[in-house]
Amino acid sequence: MQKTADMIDVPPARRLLDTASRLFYAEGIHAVGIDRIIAEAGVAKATFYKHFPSKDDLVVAHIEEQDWQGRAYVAALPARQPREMIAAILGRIGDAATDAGYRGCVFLNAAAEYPDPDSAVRRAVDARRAWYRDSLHKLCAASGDRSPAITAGLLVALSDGLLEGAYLDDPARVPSLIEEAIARLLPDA
Amino acid sequence: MQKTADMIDVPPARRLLDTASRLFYAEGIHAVGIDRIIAEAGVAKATFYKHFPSKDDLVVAHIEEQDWQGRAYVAALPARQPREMIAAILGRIGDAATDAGYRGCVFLNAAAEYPDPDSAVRRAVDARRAWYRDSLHKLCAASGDRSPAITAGLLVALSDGLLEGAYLDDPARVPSLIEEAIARLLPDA
DNA sequence: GTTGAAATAGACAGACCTGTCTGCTAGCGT
DNA sequence: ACGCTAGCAGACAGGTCTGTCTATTTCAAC
Repeated sequence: MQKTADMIDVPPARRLLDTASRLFYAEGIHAVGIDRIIAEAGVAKATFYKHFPSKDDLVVAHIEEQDWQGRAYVAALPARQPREMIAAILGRIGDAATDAGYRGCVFLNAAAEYPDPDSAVRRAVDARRAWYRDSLHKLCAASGDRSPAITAGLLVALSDGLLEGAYLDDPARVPSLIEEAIARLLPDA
Repeated sequence: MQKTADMIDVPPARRLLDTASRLFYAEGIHAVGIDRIIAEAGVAKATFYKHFPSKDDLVVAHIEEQDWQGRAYVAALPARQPREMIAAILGRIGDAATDAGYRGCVFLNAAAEYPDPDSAVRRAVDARRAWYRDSLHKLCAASGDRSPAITAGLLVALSDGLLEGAYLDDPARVPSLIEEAIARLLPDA
């Protein structure tokens, strides 16, 4: 692929990561080869292997960037009551679900392709999940929930399930399910 | 691989499907090649392509068999109150989660590797999900739930999420989460 | 200008992929 | 005894995969 106008002055590592994220997400990680990524990014193979020692390093960078974006979203939320914070975090699922090109959770999809729990990819996914669970746990505890670990566990499961449902079933149903889930799962509505 | 004693008189198609199911589930579908499957099943390549016109046909057969086993489990449940039936169906998730070698939901993992919603694999996954949702919907309606579609949607999401959580987080937590989910999601406990 | 770093194109190796094909063997019904 | 079917073994074609390598070009700093 020729470099297009919007690629000008964008460094190769950035172009590679953007292209890889798009292709990995849309088509699956194993299904997308290095040749394809460098062609669409307009980067030479040697340049790729200079910035990323192996394909797995690129995959990990992709996962970590997605993780970072999610954390940034939560960090940027205005301070509100814990319950509203939880609603805002889960509400992002509804937003993602109704996006065009939505193809499920980046982390769940990646984990499905990496069976080895000790692999770098799975470690990156684990880190994300630990952060997400912990964030919800803290909010549940702050809201006065007497069993914040269990409630957080249910919210994590709900999040995962709704992300999958938005991919495989009807995305339009997701926002109302989120609303209803919060009403039923969080105590003393 | 040599045929082992337990393979004697097991027809090739059966050995192929058993071997493929085991490998696909444990290592991922794209990650396992035909050569490996026929070697471990002790079947010649020509015999494989006689029984399954392509690898995708084998994948679909694998998905459909897993689907069939789940349906058989539900069909064999003794008739009880709807609420108990729901508990039994979700309870199977807890059983699976604590199995050695558990690696997540067969259908979710497969869907992650097949982006094209019109592919035969995705259609097989869709059929499974439609059956599962419908089964829960009927039970919710029979239990007197005033919004059975929403409750069923939440139960499907919970199921998916707990299956993923059992794979990626702590399987030991799953059974108690199932119990708690039923208590909070089903009305008039 | 010159030097050096960074990026380019693209060949190459070695492995693996799906799917086809040829030839051989073993067993079974008639 | 004969033919037929099913299965076995393995070569082969054509493609793709990751990762390495050579050789060239661009460009900025000095």
